[in-house]
Amino acid sequence: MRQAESDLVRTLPLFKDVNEKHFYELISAAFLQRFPPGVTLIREGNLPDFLHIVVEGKVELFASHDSHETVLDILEPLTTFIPAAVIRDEVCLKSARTLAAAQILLIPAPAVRDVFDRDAAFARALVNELAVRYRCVERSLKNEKLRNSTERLANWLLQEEARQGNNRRVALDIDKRTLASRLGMTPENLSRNLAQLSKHGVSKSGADLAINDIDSLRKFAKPNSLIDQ
Amino acid sequence: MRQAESDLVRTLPLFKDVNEKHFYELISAAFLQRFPPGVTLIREGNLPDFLHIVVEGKVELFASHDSHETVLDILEPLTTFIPAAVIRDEVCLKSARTLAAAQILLIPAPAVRDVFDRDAAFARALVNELAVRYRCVERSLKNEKLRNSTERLANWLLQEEARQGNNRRVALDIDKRTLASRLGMTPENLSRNLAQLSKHGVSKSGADLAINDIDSLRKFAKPNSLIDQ
DNA sequence: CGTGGGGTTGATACAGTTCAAGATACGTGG
DNA sequence: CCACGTATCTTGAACTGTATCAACCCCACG
Repeated sequence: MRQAESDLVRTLPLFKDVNEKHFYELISAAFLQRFPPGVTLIREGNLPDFLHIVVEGKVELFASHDSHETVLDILEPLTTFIPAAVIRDEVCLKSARTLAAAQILLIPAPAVRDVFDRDAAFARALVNELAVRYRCVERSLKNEKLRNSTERLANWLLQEEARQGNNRRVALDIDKRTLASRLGMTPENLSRNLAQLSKHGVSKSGADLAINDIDSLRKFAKPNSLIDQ
Repeated sequence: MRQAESDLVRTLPLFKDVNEKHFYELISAAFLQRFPPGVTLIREGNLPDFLHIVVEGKVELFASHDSHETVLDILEPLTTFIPAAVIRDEVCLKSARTLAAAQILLIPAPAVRDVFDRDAAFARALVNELAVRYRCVERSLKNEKLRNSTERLANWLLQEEARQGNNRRVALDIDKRTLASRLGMTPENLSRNLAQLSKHGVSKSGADLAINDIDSLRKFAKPNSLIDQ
């Protein structure tokens, strides 16, 4: 890894307070690597070789069962993934693949466990990371169990609108089949649900969506800070 | 807390390797308390006052939204709950109530964060705990998204059968409305799904269930080590 | 012996999936 | 720059899964 890259990595929350020697130990064994879209990084059922961090691009977490596949989450920078499997050295429960071209930091799992045991600051940062990710999955489970598919879509729109700058527009930067799966519905249903939401002030304007009446959409979506965000 | 109790707590995985001074610090502020069934221990949206550990009995984790309620998990001894909220000092994302009479160890959140910062063994144990819980929620999410309600019930039966001693019987020790919600279905649907499973060798024998043809049930349920267990 | 809560059953309605066909967009090569 | 072929998305119709509402049953308990 080059100096500029290593300096960038040093600023990540996970490494900020780690002591110099331990940081070097982690980073000297690590790779910062670019991947084209569609590359499988992790396969569920395998033991994890690396702790992964999305530095750039998009990564999709997904899982398969009985010839069905579902998207569990879509990660953006700077998210850590499969921390639990790495720490416990147990098989990954989900697969990961790049959605867009991505840059991923790969830290060998043994180095992570090793430094984790000796560096309290790293341990704390990792716990924090783990806790954040844990709460994300909890929210997803609640989203699935407490809302129907149209409500999930409506709330996703509200979150995306905020994330993309509160300008009442949402660019669809992932393809619709992926989004549909992430939201727990079929692509056909996503189409129909979007059509449904025109009743609540959502319209298609070319490649992206416009929210013309955000109050109406909010009233329908019933956003909840204990599920969304 | 009495000496006998404190000795019991000392044997919990979370405290096993904590140094004596820190253990005392945690335990001297803690309560080991008995609760009757139906007592709400935690309300979602509140900041956590204590890290909880089920020492005896059953605790139900649930969440509400838009006048609907869903059971997220049912905890048995010796499970830690709301570790993520305690560590991050953020609002709880789920509520908890006793299902059966229960004994709960309550450790004040500030003490947990405090010792966590100074005791590496405790930090490691807590991370481990967090990682275990994290993986449970991941499994639940996959279960919800990749299976229909009859399959969820079938797999729950297989797991319970194993947990209750592999003797082809499953005692229903929680009421059916709670089980239904935990499995993501209505009580009516649980009834119908159970009836469905008679095709696969499941029968009711009084208060509990019998699995007469476990191979048939397995064939239908398609258990998956990356979802169940 | 009634009363009530939990459980079951039936009828119906709604949500969501599936399959098939059509529309639209997009990149490629002529 | 257009024509074509392929991807992706949309629409429609039929079907399956699940929820809802209402009636009924059953047993425990006063």
